[in-house]
Amino acid sequence: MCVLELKELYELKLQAKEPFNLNLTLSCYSFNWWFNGRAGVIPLLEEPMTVAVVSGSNLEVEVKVFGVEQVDVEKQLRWILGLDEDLSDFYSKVERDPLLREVPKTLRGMRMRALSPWNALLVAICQQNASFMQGWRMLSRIYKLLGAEVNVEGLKTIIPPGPGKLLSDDAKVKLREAGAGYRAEVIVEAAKRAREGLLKEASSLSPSRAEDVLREVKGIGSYTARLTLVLSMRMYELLPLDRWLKRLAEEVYGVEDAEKELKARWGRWCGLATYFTTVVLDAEVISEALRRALSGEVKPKPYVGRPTPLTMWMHEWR
DNA sequence: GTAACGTCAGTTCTCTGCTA
DNA sequence: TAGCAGAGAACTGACGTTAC
Repeated sequence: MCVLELKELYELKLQAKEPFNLNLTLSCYSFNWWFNGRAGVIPLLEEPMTVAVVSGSNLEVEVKVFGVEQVDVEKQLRWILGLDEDLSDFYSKVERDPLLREVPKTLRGMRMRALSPWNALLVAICQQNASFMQGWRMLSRIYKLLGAEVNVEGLKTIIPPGPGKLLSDDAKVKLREAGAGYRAEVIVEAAKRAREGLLKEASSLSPSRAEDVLREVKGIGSYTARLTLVLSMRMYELLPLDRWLKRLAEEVYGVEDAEKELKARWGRWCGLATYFTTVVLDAEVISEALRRALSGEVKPKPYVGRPTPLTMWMHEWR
């Protein structure tokens, strides 16, 4: 893989709506080529390649833009980092929740870092039929095999492959090599549809219609569609309910209908609440997640060799 | 070291039961 | 009888554990 050098274009500073925690926002679900403990790399555009390096304090976010100038960098970054998001209603909804009560305390100010729609779809497909570890290992291999390696300020990073790259002749072979298995077909089909404007179309629709549009792709069901829309478009009212969350909700809340219960509890914050549930329980396998949730251990743990959503960046992905 | 097996989890397909 | 919705089985691939 050849390494691209990107030229610095300009700097800017951004203010966030308080409370805001930059470190937590950048570290969550970040590989070590996106966050190094001090600064985060945020891909803004695949073609022409444009990247932002983000650092600073919780009061002021310092940004350096690299690559090719484009309009609306500030608007895009504010969206990606959720700088204007007001989570006060979410915090009051979950402050007594047995699963999420730690979020307004331990994770106060942390926002969900939004992904590009295509990258979110790629993430969601890799999470199908896979444990947390399996899904993220698969994704890291796909990035390494098909992404673009880039140097910014001496920081080596990987820009995720766009749909075009997934339609190249050798893409399916590399996806199989990355351990994607049957998902390779789904990813290629999704890339085709993305090139035809599927994701742009979804972004202009209501959440339920957007979900229907994504589900037209063979291999994409409600979980994958909803997760994509939550991660990229902040359609938080959607609930990406997988077996893990279903089982957890049934046991912790003592109910038979997890979806009904979660919608009643979390309301318009279902998608964000799902994201934070994986964070507070360190995306443990269901048996351990259940044990922890039922014994009240709902605070994320430090890194002890096994990567978690908050410590993925400390892990060496192979 | 390797094969066999169980587990995990989302999608797809098939079957069953209900309604008009 | 046809159409629909929901439930459940089958399928998929990776990974961990166990037995040999």
